[in-house]
Amino acid sequence: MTKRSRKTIKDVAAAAGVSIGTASRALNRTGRVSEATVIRVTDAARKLGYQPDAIAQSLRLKSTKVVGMLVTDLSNPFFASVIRAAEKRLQQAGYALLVGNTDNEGTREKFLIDLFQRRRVDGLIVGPCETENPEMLEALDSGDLPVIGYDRDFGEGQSGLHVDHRRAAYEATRHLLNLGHERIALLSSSSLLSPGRERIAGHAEALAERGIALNQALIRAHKSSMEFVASEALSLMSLRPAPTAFLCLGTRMLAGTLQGLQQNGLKVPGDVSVLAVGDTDLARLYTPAISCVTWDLDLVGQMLAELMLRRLGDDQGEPQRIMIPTQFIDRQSCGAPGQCSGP
Amino acid sequence: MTKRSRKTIKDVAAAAGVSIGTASRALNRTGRVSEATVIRVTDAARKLGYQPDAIAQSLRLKSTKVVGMLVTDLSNPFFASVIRAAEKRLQQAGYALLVGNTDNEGTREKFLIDLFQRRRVDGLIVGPCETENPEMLEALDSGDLPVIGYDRDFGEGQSGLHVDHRRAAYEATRHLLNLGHERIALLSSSSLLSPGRERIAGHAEALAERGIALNQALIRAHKSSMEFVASEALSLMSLRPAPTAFLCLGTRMLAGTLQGLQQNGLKVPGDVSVLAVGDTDLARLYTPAISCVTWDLDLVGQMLAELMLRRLGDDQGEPQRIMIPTQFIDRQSCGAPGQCSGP
DNA sequence: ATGAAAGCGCTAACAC
DNA sequence: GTGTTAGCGCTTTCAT
Repeated sequence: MTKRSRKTIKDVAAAAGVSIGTASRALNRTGRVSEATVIRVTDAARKLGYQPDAIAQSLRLKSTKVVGMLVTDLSNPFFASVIRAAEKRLQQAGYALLVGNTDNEGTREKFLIDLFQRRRVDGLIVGPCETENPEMLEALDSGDLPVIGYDRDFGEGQSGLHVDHRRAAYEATRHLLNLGHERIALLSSSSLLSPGRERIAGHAEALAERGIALNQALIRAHKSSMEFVASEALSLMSLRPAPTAFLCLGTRMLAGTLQGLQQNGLKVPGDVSVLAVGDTDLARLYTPAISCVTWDLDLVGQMLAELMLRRLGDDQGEPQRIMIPTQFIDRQSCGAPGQCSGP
Repeated sequence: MTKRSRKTIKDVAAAAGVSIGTASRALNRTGRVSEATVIRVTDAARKLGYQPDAIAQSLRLKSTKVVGMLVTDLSNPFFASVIRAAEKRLQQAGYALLVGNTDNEGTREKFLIDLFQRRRVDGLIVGPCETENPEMLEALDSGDLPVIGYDRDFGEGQSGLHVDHRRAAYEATRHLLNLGHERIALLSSSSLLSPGRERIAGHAEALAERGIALNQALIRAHKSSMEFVASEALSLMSLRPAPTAFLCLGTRMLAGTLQGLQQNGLKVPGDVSVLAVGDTDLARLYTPAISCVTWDLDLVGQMLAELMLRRLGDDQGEPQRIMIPTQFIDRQSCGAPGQCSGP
């Protein structure tokens, strides 16, 4: 197979015996071209294996048909599924999705936004990041590209999609309260982020309805590894009186908690009830299966894409905000508070 | 904030009082420019918030600094981690990673390869896909872009990285044999793919060493949902004599198997031993913890990127192939075969 | 050391 | 209907 160089529209035009202008119009079916030449040109294109150069098109049309997306960690299944769904929807509309990991670092976030802007993405979907960078916001409105916030707010001018984390935590807490729990330990990702903040608010709200004050000693909100969460869980269990239930706000939190509990021979739900926000294989298949509040990750990705496409459309739709509802799934990890706890 | 349009190198040149050629040379520190003008130009650039247009650069330089990657499903944690690591390494070298999901469909794979070629990616990392598409291979060598196969072979001309699935399955099987198991059920993703094929080969090899023939009745190799795997597992357990151990080649397989077993009240490892290829949270935290063969996903991503960068470098390195080793992790899910099995 | 100009591949405005 | 041409923003000869 001869290593033929890539064919350009010029080659196609030559092969079809027309000018490049006509070739372009024929290929794109724009402007007036005779049906005969359309056929001749498309034929030639096919025969040559011509593929239009998206880069040249982008330069000319001032649109790359690429949207960027920033998440803390693409390998977090919660983001991965959302990305997947968003990519799918965007692709249907002819857009590609370029993903970047911020690693929860403001500097990386700023770096990526600059990078994506240099690459002239048509829009940006931006997820939460623990360490906000003021320069980032600046970088963002220096370009006039559409931004969709995902569990994050960029002001009135931009669209946003939010999972109803407040309600998720509220319902989870109510469930535990109804079972009779009053000392509920809370493990959350950083309270600085929107999701963390909202969750704690929802938790507090449910507590308040029963006249129970938020006990700071029972709350641990850090960005944290699984191992760290495990030791946090144990430290919480060594309080006296010990908590009778764990509310794990995030999938990492659940894994860590279970590990810690297991390590100390504590039984779920016998010794302590466990409730998670966010569903995973682990929650589903653990023994006992873990009750949780969950939401539709595919829907999130899809709507994120939808929101973006709406902003990208000719109609120049107004910025919108969407709230994604959550569902409670009752499984076997919660019971009434036991009388004795501790090893 | 006035919606100033994006600054071009022309603006910078004007502001610095030089020609655009000089501005370009100053910015890129290429060719001869006086130190004074370099300063003047970079100053102007900074003041204007100038960001070079990567699209225009790509068109001119014939390199997009983007590499594409094709996987069946980015939300599969096995791919997600690899992607993450690859992206990180590539970014260090100034490349972006554009990911596409093939959904295990040959037509989608072909579509994406075309798409990526149109976008003029500098290279392509291509993972396994169940339904190969002959057109795809054609599309691939019509362009002369570097391809790195990931658990997949593209012939002598291209680099490749392979996880040692054969050895993984071999070791897992040996472990079970040493425990005394002779009837080992095998659940694998499609045997058409390289990983599936290799795994079954490794399994057979270990069996052969003990003079045990491969029993086709004990092998189930389909692309399959978790629910389907669960029923497969149960159907295997209803064989007489029933298998005494399950070898789950793939993370989906493990989840499905555990679900099926659980559903029928079968205990691990009391009633049946379980061994997985591929480590997950589920394997780690399940009770009992699941023994498995695993490998370093970060390393895979890193080496994939490395292989690509080597091909992309000026030195035009020769195509290389790399084998990633696997490790056996013994946990609590395997025991000697029990005497009685079945409900 | 710097400016002028060509050209990457494409589309769109303008002639005919 | 079709050909010609300008120009997207940049880098890189080639003069000077």
